[in-house]
Amino acid sequence: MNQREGPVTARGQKTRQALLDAACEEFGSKGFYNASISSITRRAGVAQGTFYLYYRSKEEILRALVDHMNRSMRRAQSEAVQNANHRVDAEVAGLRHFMRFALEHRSLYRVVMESQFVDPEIHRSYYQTLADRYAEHLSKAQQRGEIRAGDPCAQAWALIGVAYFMGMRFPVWEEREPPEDFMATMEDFIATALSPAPRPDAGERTTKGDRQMRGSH
Amino acid sequence: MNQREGPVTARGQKTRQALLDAACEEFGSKGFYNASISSITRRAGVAQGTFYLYYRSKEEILRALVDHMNRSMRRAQSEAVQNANHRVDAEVAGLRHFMRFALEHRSLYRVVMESQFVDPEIHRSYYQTLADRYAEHLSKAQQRGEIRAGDPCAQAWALIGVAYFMGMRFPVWEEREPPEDFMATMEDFIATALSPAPRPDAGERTTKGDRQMRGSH
Amino acid sequence: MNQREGPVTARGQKTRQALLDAACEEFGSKGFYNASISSITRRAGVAQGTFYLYYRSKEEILRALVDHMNRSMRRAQSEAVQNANHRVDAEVAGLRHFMRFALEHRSLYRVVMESQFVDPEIHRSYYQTLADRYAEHLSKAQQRGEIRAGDPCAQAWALIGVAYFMGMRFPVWEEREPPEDFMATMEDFIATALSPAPRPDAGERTTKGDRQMRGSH
Amino acid sequence: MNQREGPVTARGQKTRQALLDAACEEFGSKGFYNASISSITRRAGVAQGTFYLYYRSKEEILRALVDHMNRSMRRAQSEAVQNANHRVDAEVAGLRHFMRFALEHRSLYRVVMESQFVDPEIHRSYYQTLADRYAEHLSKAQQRGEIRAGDPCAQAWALIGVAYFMGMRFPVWEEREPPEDFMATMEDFIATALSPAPRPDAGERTTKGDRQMRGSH
DNA sequence: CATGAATGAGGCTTCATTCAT
DNA sequence: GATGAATGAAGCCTCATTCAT
Repeated sequence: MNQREGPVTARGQKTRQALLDAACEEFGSKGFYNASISSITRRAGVAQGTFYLYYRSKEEILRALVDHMNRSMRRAQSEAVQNANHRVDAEVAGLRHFMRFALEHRSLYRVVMESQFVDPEIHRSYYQTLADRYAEHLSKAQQRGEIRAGDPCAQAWALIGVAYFMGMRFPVWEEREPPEDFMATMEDFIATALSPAPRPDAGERTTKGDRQMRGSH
Repeated sequence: MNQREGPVTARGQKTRQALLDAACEEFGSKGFYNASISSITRRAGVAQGTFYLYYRSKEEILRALVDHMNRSMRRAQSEAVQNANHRVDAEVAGLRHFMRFALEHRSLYRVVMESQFVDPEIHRSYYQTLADRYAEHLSKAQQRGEIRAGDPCAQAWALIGVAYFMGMRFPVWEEREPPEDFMATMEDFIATALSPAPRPDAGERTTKGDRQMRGSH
Repeated sequence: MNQREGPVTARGQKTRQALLDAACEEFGSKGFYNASISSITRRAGVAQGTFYLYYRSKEEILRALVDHMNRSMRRAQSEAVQNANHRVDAEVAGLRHFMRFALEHRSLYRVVMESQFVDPEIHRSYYQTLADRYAEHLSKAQQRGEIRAGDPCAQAWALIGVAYFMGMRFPVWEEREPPEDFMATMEDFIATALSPAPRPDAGERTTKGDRQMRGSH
Repeated sequence: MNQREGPVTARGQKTRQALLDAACEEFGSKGFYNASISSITRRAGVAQGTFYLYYRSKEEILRALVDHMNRSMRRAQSEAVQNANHRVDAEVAGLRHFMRFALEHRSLYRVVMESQFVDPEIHRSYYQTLADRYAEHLSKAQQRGEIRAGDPCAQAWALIGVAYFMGMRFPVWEEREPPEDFMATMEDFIATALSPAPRPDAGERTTKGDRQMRGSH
């Protein structure tokens, strides 16, 4: 993403990585705006000026972090899901796996969330990319009849929303994974939400009007 | 919430409100950290020092705003839902209504989201309160058999997560309500997720194992 | 001292006095620069604006306080000393009495000390007045042969210096009177310092040279 | 004294010293509270931010100044006194020397005096240290019979009080040394106060009671 | 490749003082 | 005679960034 080249030797790579890690800790614990470059370089064990050999600005290293999260998540999620033969299972497995990932990368996850208030564009693009990938999978799954009909983007968005909040509630706030029964309901929630409607000939209710009638008996 | 008393005359009340509105605009458009008190008071048409007659600090006015959102939302949502006779309908109506609310109070909504990175405790308590209220409704609805069994807290979190993301995607990012078909899928998503499982004698699949088997045929 | 007239009714007098007392407490406890008018008026139980009906500025009320100390001290000291028939006794009694006075009016005493760093002129004039009065007494006492020859101003200054430091050490720092044996040595110190030299025919040493000789035996 | 490390190169040392000197001038002329960091850095010829590389706050540089005075005084006084063979001579020489020192370091001396109203603890500890050292010398001198019996602390305190006031009157207020006859009386004052009582067999009065009797004849 | 001293803009906050009621 | 809301100047301090070594 138009990133400064900077030193490229092995030593240089190590410094760059040290800065990235340090920034992750620093942003994650203090928040972007309360973090300071001097504290980052202190954590990384380099001089202040060194920072600018590798990153053009405080915001650029944030972008690098979001980028990093993007790649990590993609890899991690695709691994987590590779054994699922059914999209619903994949989503369920994905949610559970995400909880572990978010816990392990709490700081990084927090940074991504905060990026919305620093560089909305990058945050937006992060989630858009994520949603698009989701949507594509969902779309194909719909064609296979594995999941319920409907706008795949909306479904993707909904799934991400659920995961987002879970990630905030447990890994970030409480620094632990959700309790098992909580998790079970969550999985049931999304599994149910995605599961295909019974065939129309079954005479089942599916509309709002239907439900309202029933409610007014 | 431990708020500075400050001036109490009618004139004072007006000034206090002007500051609150101005802060909402300012935080909403620039973000908390890029907002400045001087800009807030300029918007409000008062001198800088006047700010501190009403709010002890930049953070305190943020808290006042989140508090304000809390009360507004509560009132707005209960109105929106009062005609629903069924919990599922209430949630669906609530979601749709929230989209309108979030659009109209974009700035305020953004402020609440950002509060996580300023004063995590207040943000956390905001959503905890919300989730608790949700959970209570859901719990009762479960007893009435209106919605699916499961941990009501988990369900509440899931619903909030969905709404949260929708609110970010459309009102905040695109400054419009979601398109109708998007909205429809969303409603279907949560309605399905909440709807009670068919009675067991129907021989329907409800378990993960079941699904997996089916997926591997 | 060119003091603002302000309201002069009985009620007005009470308010003026309340402000003066409040300022004394406030300055005494926080120091002049850390004291605030708003805190003074709060202590006095009046509105902020009221302050300026009685005193033109923060510095003016300080001047009023130093003035007040001046009058109080003068009265108190002359009472304390009126029974002494010998100047040395008067000074000794005066020192002891001053310790009690300083303890009782700790705040006021501190304010006078601090005034040097607010309005050097008033502080200087306070001590000059004091020293002049002292010097006059000492001068007469010298003529009566009660005390040692020498520049009475220098003697006055020395005596004040001793009292000043004692007042700082015990009443202000430790909020108590000096212990008795400490006090006794102090009294012996000034009594000795002031007592007349033996008559010259006694052949006693009185000069530095003399002492040095003795030192170099 | 828990001082910020700050830059440590030769250049850094120079900057640190420049700031210290500038602060001394600034505090000395305007007083601590009317002094401003920006004025100090202007005097020192550096940018405002540079100040905080060396001193954590306005108060810390004050502490550094008092500390500096402490060391300077100690060195200067011990030099001034090293030729005295008799404690009384040492005190007399010390007083005279202090007048020169106070004149030359007027600003620094004023700063030390004002420190009482900024950070009472440091001021107190400054004078306590001074008094303790004095007291020790006096105590030994008493054992050698060079000076009068009595609580050495009280004597020390008295001597410091005298010097303190002299230092204020002439070097600080009038920016000159005391006139010679003034000085002479002063020296006589302390020399007399410290000189041992004549041996009892001489029949001289030494008690208060004695004096009182004599006064009432 | 790295250092670290220096910069200076900019923000929050306090508070003496004024003034309309 | 008193009120108290409003003012706005001024100061401390932080920190991203630059630059000479």
